[in-house]
Amino acid sequence: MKYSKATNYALHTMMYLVASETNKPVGVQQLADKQDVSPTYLSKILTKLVKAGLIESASGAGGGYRLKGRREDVSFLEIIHAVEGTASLFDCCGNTHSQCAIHRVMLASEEAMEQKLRDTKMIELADALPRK
Amino acid sequence: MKYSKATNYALHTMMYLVASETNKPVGVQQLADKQDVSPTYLSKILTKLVKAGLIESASGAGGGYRLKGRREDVSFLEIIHAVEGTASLFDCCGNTHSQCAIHRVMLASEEAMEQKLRDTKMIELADALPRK
DNA sequence: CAATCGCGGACTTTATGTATCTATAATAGT
DNA sequence: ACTATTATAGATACATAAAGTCCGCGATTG
Repeated sequence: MKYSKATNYALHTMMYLVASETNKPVGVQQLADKQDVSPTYLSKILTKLVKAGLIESASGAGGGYRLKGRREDVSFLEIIHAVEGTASLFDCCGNTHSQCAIHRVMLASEEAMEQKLRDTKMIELADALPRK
Repeated sequence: MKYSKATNYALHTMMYLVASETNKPVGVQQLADKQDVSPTYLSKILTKLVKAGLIESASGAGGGYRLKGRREDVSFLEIIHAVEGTASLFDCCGNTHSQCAIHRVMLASEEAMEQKLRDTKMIELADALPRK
């Protein structure tokens, strides 16, 4: 069980956008350069963030990606859910309204992790960085 | 990102062993029947639990698997680690002693989940079941 | 119109999970 | 000692998903 690399790329990109002073669109080429990843692949990932409403895109010359919502509100969990999906990590005994005790424990532990990720905002880390 | 089915099988098998009254070895055939999984595949998974020291095996007629340590001590985390491995879920910027702030957050959230899984013992759920 | 840039689909490659089969080794009962 | 039983390990097959590329379309700017 591993997070995909896409999640890593998404988190770092969002960190960059949150930490960025201006709200001008940033091209995917520039974002990709910083992470040693191909622009076309990164754009696929960023499209997910667009659909999740975290960022918005502008086509055409001078276009790119920029934050959509408030800088202060972006949490780790939102980003991860946008990329990895929101399904539970644990599939059990054909679970719907599972009465399985094991399943309940697994869900609870997962929720503990999500709570931490929901509580941690990108901006908390961005503030520790030099603003650009 | 998903837990493997193997983890599910391992958890259910351990639950069965912890909830079981006697400490007689149980054959993999019997354990597999209860979970609708092939015996040979399940045995592969159980071998991991053996190597992790959670259960012990007895070859030959009348053999099988039984708990090794104390029934009260078996935690969810031990089982999961035995099957999934203990590596971190999140790989970042070539992390060793990572100074990456994102990485630290991801580790902390993971730790929150593991803490829950470490604190929850199999026997807590087994006690709620009818002993066999 | 032309250059730029994101979007979407199709595709390839690689890795991992899931599972089966078979041979081997260990043990118990006769 | 022989046989039935049972776990272990290796090879193999298959399915699925991650990771990444390629290309054409549409939108925007100048």
